[in-house]
Amino acid sequence: MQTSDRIIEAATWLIKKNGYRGVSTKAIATEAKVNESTIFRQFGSKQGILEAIIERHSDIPQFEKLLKEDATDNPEVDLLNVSQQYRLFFHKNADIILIGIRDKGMLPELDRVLADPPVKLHSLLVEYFERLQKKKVIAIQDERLAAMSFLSMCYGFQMSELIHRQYQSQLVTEEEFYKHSVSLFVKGILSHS
Amino acid sequence: MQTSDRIIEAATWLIKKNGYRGVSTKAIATEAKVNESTIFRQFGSKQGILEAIIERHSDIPQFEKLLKEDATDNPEVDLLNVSQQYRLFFHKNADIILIGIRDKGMLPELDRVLADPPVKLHSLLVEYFERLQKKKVIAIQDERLAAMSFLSMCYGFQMSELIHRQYQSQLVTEEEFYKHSVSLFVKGILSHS
DNA sequence: TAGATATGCAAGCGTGCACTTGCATGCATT
DNA sequence: AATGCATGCAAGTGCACGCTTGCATATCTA
Repeated sequence: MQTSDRIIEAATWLIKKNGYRGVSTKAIATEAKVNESTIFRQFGSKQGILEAIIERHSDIPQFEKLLKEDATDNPEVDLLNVSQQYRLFFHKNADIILIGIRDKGMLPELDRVLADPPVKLHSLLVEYFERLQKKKVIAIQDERLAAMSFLSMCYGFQMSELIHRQYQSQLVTEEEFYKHSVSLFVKGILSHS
Repeated sequence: MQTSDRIIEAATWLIKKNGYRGVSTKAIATEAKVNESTIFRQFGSKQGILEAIIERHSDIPQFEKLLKEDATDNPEVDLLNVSQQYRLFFHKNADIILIGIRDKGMLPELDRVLADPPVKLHSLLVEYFERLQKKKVIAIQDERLAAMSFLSMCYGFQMSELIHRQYQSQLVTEEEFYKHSVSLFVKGILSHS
């Protein structure tokens, strides 16, 4: 069905731009080149569109594999892989992340979907760092803090790209940022105080 | 005048929670224990309250001093100072930062106020790192990228505290995070390739 | 004490919004 | 050709919202 696709696409674009409450069903209909009543026949309510948007985008990243089975235990390699995956996650879900931030509290489920990946990744990183310390690959240190530093770095870069894209973004490209940041971070966790 | 204070306080709290469009003037009046008409007599319009909120909170941080006159050129010391200042900036402006993110595009002025500090701080850090490289305090490297890494780390930590406070926050305290992150970062920029 | 100022109260105005409904039309399957 | 289904169209409903107004009351100042 092509109609509901157009509606979802139009709604996503408009809500991302103006926020859920800043967009009327009439505006969505016009943007989708569809009659307003069609929206309600398809989705039941305005909230129904939002739910459809989220459902369509639900795509949780799998960091487990990268940090367990596939791990090389060379932190520079593994962390670069993680950062790439994280970056991909932000790109794929840019729309609902922005919507989730703007219209926080609108859909509790959405809040969770956005809050969980960082928490999950943090605990995986902690395990990973613990293992590398036991294997004496990296220096002894507080894994919780190291994981948080790395995570904040990635999260911060992606968020500032998402939120302030029109102002910044040209300062540094994603590739060079991660290449440099990972290697800098690895130097930090290698060296003994 | 105590009345307008109560109105601003109530509006800030409600808008932060539900977004500008998610709050009615009636709700603000009730929360402030004030008659709705009083709001319009004081601020003219709903938008007027928002402007008053921003005006009251305008407080731009001064990083120049920390990285120029007051700089010790010991990166661990200077960067810790910067991070403290950045952290303070987020605490003082938590309300309007959250509002600015939720209701982006509502007030162009607000967008600027929030986007400028990171950009400014980035260019100051670039200058700072250039100087330390010339003085051979730190290793030769791309200052743009180093500055971006540091900035993203701070920005990411503060943003995730602001946005996901109810889910995370207890993982790591601010003090230990910055102490650890700065020292880790400094190790990274000290060591040669 | 007299007047100005700030606020409360109640009623209301116009508008935009989410959502509904009844009917007509096109399109595809059988 | 007949049937069902998705959609368009137009009109409308009820409600919440931003905002106004006229009047009464309280508080403060000259």
